[in-house]
Amino acid sequence: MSTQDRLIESTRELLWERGYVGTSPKAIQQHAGAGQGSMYHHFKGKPDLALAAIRRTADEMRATAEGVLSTPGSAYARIEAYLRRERDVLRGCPVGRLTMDPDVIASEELRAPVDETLDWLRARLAGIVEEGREQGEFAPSLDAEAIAATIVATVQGGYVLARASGSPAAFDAGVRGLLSLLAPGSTG
Amino acid sequence: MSTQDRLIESTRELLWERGYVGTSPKAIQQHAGAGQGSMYHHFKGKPDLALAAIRRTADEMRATAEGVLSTPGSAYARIEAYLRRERDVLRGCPVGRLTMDPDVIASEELRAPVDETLDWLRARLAGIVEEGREQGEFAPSLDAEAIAATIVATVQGGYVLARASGSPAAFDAGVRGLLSLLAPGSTG
DNA sequence: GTCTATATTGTGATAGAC
DNA sequence: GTCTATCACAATATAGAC
Repeated sequence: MSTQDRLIESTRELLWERGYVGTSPKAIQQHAGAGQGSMYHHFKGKPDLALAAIRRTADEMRATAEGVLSTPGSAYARIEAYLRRERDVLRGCPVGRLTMDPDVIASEELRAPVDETLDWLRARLAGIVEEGREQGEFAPSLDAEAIAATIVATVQGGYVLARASGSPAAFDAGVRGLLSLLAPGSTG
Repeated sequence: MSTQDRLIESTRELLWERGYVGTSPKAIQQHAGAGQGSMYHHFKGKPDLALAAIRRTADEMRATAEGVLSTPGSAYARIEAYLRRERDVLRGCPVGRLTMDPDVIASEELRAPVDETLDWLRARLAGIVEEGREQGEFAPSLDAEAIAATIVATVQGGYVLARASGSPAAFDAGVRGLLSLLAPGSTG
């Protein structure tokens, strides 16, 4: 792995762990085993390096989600697979956590990949929900876009509950509750 | 308002805006119009002051939620009132956002009020859901604890989606989706 | 209780040698 | 491409005068 790559990977790790504000160039360099000079040779500065790291993390998250959502099966089954997929719950979402970073939100450039990824996920889920609705799997009255937002929010909020309590249990409970409400033939 | 109080209130504002890692003692002092000496006279340091601020914010959040949840009406109506209550959506949840702060999560003392508040909220909502279930408002098969976790997660995750997109629309969509799934007599 | 002075370490970056 | 030196400023305090 090139020094440039190690810098990006180290930044991804630290952004996930400590966020943008809590991650210093020095910490990145030490984690990557690179000197100041290397970092500033390959990147204009902290925001530039962070942008490369965020883009890579966002791409990876999208690919992972697509991998689960594009499996064969009913709409409900695919949504369940997405919700129950293995996760490092206590670490939280490497993309979603950036929304709590004031400097990321203040920067159009840094916020863009975060916004685009979550927006893509919502749209992808909305399509699946809509498919399920058309197939008679869900009630005809159901609003696919709204349900998709609920699904993504339950996951993102599940991380919050899990991290607050120091246990993945609350995340799992939130997912279980949502699935019980979505279950075909369920009355709540 | 005493200097001590101004320090706490300033810390609350800054913790909400920038988180623990992003908030410096100097910024707090300037916001409060107090000198270094005052701050270190009233508080042992940044963690001590942050603890006072977090406790106050947590207490306030609990009181606000209880105010909405203790109104008369059906279980569904109270849950809807909670979900639709006026919020400064783009600012996010002043308690929930702290779960993304590495230094808060790393400290038993600082995490405790966050955990207790979200845990109280889940339990309070679970009680209301259970009431609704017993009254025949919801399906008998419904798991009150799980649904409560879903409700809190939808709110916390709604903030994430809203901040990512720079608009409250996604928060509102998530809430709408959840309410449509919970609606008495709904089939989804 | 509040103020100013001082100290140590970290942050984020530039300059220029190798 | 990588390294070390250097820099101005911020973070987080302590000390002691007032």
